[in-house]
Amino acid sequence: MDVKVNTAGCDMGHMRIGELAERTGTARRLLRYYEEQGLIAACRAANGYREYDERMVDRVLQIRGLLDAGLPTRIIKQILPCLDSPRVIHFSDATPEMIATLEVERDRMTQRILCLTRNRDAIAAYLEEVRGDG
Amino acid sequence: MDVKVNTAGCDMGHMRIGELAERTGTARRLLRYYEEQGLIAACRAANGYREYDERMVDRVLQIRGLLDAGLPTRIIKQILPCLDSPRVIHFSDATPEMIATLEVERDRMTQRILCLTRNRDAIAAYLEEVRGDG
DNA sequence: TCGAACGTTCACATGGATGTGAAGGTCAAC
DNA sequence: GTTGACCTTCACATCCATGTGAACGTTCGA
Repeated sequence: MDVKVNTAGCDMGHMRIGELAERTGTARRLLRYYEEQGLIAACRAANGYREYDERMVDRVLQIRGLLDAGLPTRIIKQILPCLDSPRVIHFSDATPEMIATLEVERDRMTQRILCLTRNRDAIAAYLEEVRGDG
Repeated sequence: MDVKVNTAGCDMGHMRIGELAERTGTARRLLRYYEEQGLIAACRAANGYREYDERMVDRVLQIRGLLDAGLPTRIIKQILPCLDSPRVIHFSDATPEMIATLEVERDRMTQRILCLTRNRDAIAAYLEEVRGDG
């Protein structure tokens, strides 16, 4: 039985950090930083180079989205496992503290969405007015 | 004709920084910081104390919301004038660069809203699953 | 009139996400 | 076998929102 995939994303693709950086629009430096923070993992080739598989692209994009949404890495680290697909695997992670964290974060995100929406709509309305009779 | 309100929020209320801090849940230090960054203004009493009127409470809350939504102060500073009510006063500010900035920012906010919504929904879905058969 | 609670400015510290550069190893191509 | 593009680690720099504290003036009530 041959190994195909593991959480580090080894053994399948042979994407190195440069390609991942390019495909995600993320500086190499940051990919290493995310790894250091435990958000992503990479296994190493014989020469020490990091190797990633395809799935990492989406994962990095998701991380960037969450960072951009204002979540700190330590929170992202906590919630990422729950967002993985297939999701079924990860039920074991669902400790009560974890669930509490998720609920808090979900509500914070909802608040943020409301605030952002409100303000964006205000900006949009302003722009329409200006375009109208500016 | 007596002066009632100006952009600095003078002459009406006699709220000082401590009360504003308490009512907005914002550290005094930060209120001074926002002033330093040009997000809010205050006029001074004879003794040098900052004075604010009621409107500042909402304004500060709005600023905090935007900060929390991930906008940096320098952007907030640009978009705040457009969000003031009554809005009509501010048409003079509508330079082309300003409009461009606003359009960019509006679109960025829309992106953020989408990303946030997607991730929040994923979290919510996970929570539902866990609550269901965890 | 004294002290507590508030205000002021100045200035340095911190933490998180990044930028940047040095010093060096690996590898493919010419 | 040397060049150039890639990788490695290490480490210091930057930006921004905050924390914190010193040193000092003001207000107010006991």
